[in-house]
Amino acid sequence: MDMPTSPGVSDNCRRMSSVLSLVGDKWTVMIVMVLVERPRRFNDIKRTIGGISQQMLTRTLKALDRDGMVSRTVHPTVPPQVEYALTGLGHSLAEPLRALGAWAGAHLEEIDGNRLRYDLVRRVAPDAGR
Amino acid sequence: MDMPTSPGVSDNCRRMSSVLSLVGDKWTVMIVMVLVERPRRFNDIKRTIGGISQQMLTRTLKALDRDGMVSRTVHPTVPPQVEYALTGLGHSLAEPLRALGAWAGAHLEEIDGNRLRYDLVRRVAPDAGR
DNA sequence: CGGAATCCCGCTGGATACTG
DNA sequence: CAGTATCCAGCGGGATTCCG
Repeated sequence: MDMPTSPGVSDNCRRMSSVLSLVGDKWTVMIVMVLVERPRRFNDIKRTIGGISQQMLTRTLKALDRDGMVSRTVHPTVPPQVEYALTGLGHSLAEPLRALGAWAGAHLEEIDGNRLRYDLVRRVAPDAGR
Repeated sequence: MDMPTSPGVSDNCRRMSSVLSLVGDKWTVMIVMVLVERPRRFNDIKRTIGGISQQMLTRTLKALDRDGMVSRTVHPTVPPQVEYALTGLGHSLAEPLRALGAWAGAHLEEIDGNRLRYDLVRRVAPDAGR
């Protein structure tokens, strides 16, 4: 039986697990969002993100380079300068990422309220006798 | 046309970190993608995802319930039946998530190729005589 | 069947120090 | 400035067991 509109739940699962190994990493997403504007140098990225250790920055950038998401350009100057830029692939990822960010901005407050309410209800107990 | 002042770099970062605490969890995304089709019961979800421990399923579902992303309906039958369904909020998240999944489907092979190429270059590079 | 509690291992990822 | 190497704490998350 052909499923035109619902092409397989478990199929989507596999696909999602793949993409999650990418975007599941918070630093990956951060870096992509930072570089989507313009290319930046190592410490520039580090400062902009603020809160990332240089080890994680190195690791993540290397992974992104490996995936072909960012390009790494070394300028053989006296103090070595390395510039990172999003590739076309990287930019293409930035789009759905931005959609996710937009969703977050639109619903984070609502979620926060939900959590508060949920916690209140559970704290004060279901209150059987009222 | 984007915002002229582009104030959103570090601003986006904060937003992203928020959303990442949600979707950064692979199981959260999985469950949402599974429930986007139709409501399901506990073990139904577990079987469909396949590979999730019941502990993580319980945890994640509770978190999603707390966030107001899924509704939890207990049917007081003899063997207790609990049905989980996406709320409107949950469905709204599913959309950007699906966009991400679509991106993955479109680019995963490309990424895989990039990785292979990258690894080849790095492997053989240092010293081929060994 | 749905869920809670316990145990425990492995990886993530931060801090630090060293190199080119 | 850019990058590597080491150490190590935290917790994510799996397996198992028990309860309603």
